[in-house]
Amino acid sequence: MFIGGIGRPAAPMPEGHTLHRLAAEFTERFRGLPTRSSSPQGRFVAESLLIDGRRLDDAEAHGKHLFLTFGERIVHVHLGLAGKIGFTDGDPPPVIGAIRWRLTTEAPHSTADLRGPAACELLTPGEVDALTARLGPDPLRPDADPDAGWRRITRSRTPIAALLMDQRVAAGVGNIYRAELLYRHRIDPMMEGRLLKPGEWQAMWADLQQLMRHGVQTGRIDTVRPEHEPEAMGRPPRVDAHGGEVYVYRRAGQPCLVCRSKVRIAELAGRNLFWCPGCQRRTRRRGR
DNA sequence: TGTCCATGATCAA
DNA sequence: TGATCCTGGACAT
Repeated sequence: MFIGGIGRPAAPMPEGHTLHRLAAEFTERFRGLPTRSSSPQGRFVAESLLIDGRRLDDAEAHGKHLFLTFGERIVHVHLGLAGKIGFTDGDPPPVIGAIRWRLTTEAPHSTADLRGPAACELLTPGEVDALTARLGPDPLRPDADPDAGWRRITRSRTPIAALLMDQRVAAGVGNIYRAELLYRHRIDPMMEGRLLKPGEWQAMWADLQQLMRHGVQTGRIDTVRPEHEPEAMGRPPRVDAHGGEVYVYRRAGQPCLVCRSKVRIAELAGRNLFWCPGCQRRTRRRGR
């Protein structure tokens, strides 16, 4: 256990804010510089060779997808559940473990090592357009149109908790943000999407933007309001690898910070869902 | 040393 | 809905 920020940084949390942070770091380290590209693991070799020696023109994120542009060739990365990207200054570190793709600048060296991604592939600009067209609005992007998400929510009988995990509704939202967002807005996760009011979605969207921007700045998902922070409540800070201060995510069985009800957990569409039955009462699905 | 689980998503049925 | 993929950390044995 690392305490007080000593030791390795917390593991990346691949919700949307993580990818935006990574895009910024690629930009800072590599943009405009000639790079060397390799695939030590051997699963991206041919594609990697086409990149080798080129300059990085642009790095950007859309939802949980990362796009690195080298002229007309674009590397698309999706970290999935297990993917990680580690950056190193100085000499490239020895290759240990399964590195799918390594990108390095000339001296002074800067290296990015990608492991365990769900996707690492070379796309054309047209293919990138097709991919992003399938994504909903990303709260971290200035071009995002929350109405596109709303149109899917308002006509759906699917539980709002499941809709929030749908990348066509809000690209970049993952299991932590969805649980915390529903908590902050006191919404029963099983409420049908069509029962959400327009004003509620507006408020949730604005909140998501704020929470995720904080995530980009800090690399953490912190969702508790000032009055519920550890210092304000006189409680110990959260010290697990996930790092952030949250209301319900992975707090099953513990008392709600606000009403003391036991935080609940259930499986929904194959993912763990956390919520407070005391605070989140708006509005249970009819017939239950 | 082995098993399970995770901040994700796709595919087949 | 269930199986599957990826890696690594936590935990059990």
